[in-house]
Amino acid sequence: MTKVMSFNPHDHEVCTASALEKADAYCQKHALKFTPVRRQVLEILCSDHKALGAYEILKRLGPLGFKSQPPVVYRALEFLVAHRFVHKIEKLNAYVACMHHDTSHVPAFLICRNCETVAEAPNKEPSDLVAQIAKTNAFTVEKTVYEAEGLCVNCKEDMADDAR
Amino acid sequence: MTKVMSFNPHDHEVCTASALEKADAYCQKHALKFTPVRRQVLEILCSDHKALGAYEILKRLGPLGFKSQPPVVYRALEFLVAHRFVHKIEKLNAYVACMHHDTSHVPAFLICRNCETVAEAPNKEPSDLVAQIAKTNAFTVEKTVYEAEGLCVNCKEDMADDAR
DNA sequence: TTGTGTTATGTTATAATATAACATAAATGA
DNA sequence: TCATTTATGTTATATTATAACATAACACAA
Repeated sequence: MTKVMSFNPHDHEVCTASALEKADAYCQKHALKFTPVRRQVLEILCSDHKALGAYEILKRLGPLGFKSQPPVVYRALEFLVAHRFVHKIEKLNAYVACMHHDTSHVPAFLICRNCETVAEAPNKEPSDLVAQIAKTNAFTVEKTVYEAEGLCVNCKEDMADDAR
Repeated sequence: MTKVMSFNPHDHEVCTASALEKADAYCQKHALKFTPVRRQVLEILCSDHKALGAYEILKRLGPLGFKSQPPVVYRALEFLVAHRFVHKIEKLNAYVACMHHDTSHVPAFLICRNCETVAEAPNKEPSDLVAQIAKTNAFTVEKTVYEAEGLCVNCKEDMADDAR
């Protein structure tokens, strides 16, 4: 079973560069316009494995010379979510860069309530149980939200240290 | 595999009465105060298997003689959610009455995007895959959100009819 | 290369969801 | 009875998201 990047030390520059590169390539291939705002929003979201709210992103766009009215960021997010470069974390009303854009996947997230890091689980299948219940009830599943909130290793260790 | 009530015809009076009765009993047993507002909010949510927004609930409280400022309903919802009489549907920022209060369960929902009916799946276990990923990453899961959006049988049939 | 449709952005205003902060009242229990 | 806690009342405001309409850039056929 794979370890997720988010909770483990890794060269983050690489992981940002790769996400942007992949988005570039994908947009080229599918004749999508990866405009400056869209690119910049994705870059901001890539800057850390945290979920950012729309208004936080908006704040960061300003200094970079972008116009900062809400629709600007919501439109960019709409594009990025539609093409799966970004996922919305419903529980937080916030957004994270997708870590598995190349592979088809059922998005599922582990959210640390302490450090707010969000890890996207490399989840290929929907939950058996829910899939079966949907089938029994002739319910057609179109989208799923799977979010688990809790404590990541690092925060657990920090808390143990503090207790001493 | 069980069929969920929500998408199937059933005596809804019974299902409301039973939910209220169970809540009554549970509160008595655990020395919780099932005050008039709390009861009324639960009753409103029981009135149908749909998720209602806080402000929709607020609107319905008014005519019943309750003071209708947002904190009133948010506090009642906080109580009801804390004690699991009600679940929040994060995807919709809305609330539904719990259908399985007596049995311990991992809440999971099927949400019809057409008729907005929400069915709570009788789901006992968290998803194997996510549980395993959490374990591998030493992540402690405290809460989970599982929401599947799609089309229920009834709406699918209606659409097929319309197409004729 | 000009016109025409389409897609993206700019801008103002406002809708919808949620909470902070402080006051009063009701219930609980030494 | 008094002190403490828990619940409710009330005002104001924070946060998240979208409607609606204007302009610009782009794509591509005539």
